[in-house]
Formats: sequence, C-alpha cells, structure tokens
Amino acid sequence: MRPNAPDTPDFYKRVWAIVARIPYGKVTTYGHIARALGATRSARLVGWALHAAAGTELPCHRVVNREGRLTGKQHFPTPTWMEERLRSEGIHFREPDQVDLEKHLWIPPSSP
DNA sequence: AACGTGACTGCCC
DNA sequence: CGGGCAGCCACGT
Repeated sequence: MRPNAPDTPDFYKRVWAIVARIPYGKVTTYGHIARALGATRSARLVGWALHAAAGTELPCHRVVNREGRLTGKQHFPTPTWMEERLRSEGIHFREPDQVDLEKHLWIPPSSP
C-alpha cells in the first residue's frame, strides 16, 4: 500500500483505534496520528475522522493541534467541555487554550 | 461535476 | 520567531 495514501476504506477506524489508546492524562496531535498510520500528509483527515466520531466514547478531547491548541473545542457539547475534561485529567495549560505539550505529549506507535 | 471549506502541517519570508 | 501560503483530501452544496 502506498505510504502516504489514506485510501484504505477503514482509515477512520484506524484513527479511532489510535485515539482509543491515548493514555489518561496524555494528549497527542493530528499529525502524529496521521504519521502513525503512514499518512503523514493527511493530518486533516484525522480531523474528519474525529468529526465522524463525535458523540462516541472515544477520548477525542485528548487530540490537539501541533501547538497544543484546542482547535476542536467547538465540536464538543459546550465551549469549555474539552478544557475542563483535560484539566480534570491533570493536564497543565500554558495558556487558556493551549496545553503543555512538552509535559503531556504521547506519540502513538506505528500501526502495521 | 465543479467549488469552497476545514478538529492540519511544514516551509518560506 | 510570528505570520502567510501552498499542499493535502474527504465532504456538503
């Protein structure tokens, strides 16, 4: 399969499988998830996958952008839900909308 | 079927 | 070192 082609029909499922593995109290980024799937240039698709997963039990609040910003917070039940949830897991914020990636970044293992 | 949009990122200035 | 821009690709109109 082509290294940078997220053309498998279960691409979303692969994304969800990784999100489900993000440890409590940790966060990861769209880009790292894409990279773990061998689709480095498809970080945007990870966003779509999470959009499709809205309302499920997946801990999608643990996915932030590469700067640690909560770019997806608008997609949660309330505007503050994502931040509150992260704080409740002991995640430290550098700014109101930015988590401390240095402390809490989790890099997902590559997926076969 | 073409077109704009977006839970993104990496370069280039 | 912050901001702009192009590349990316599924989706809704």
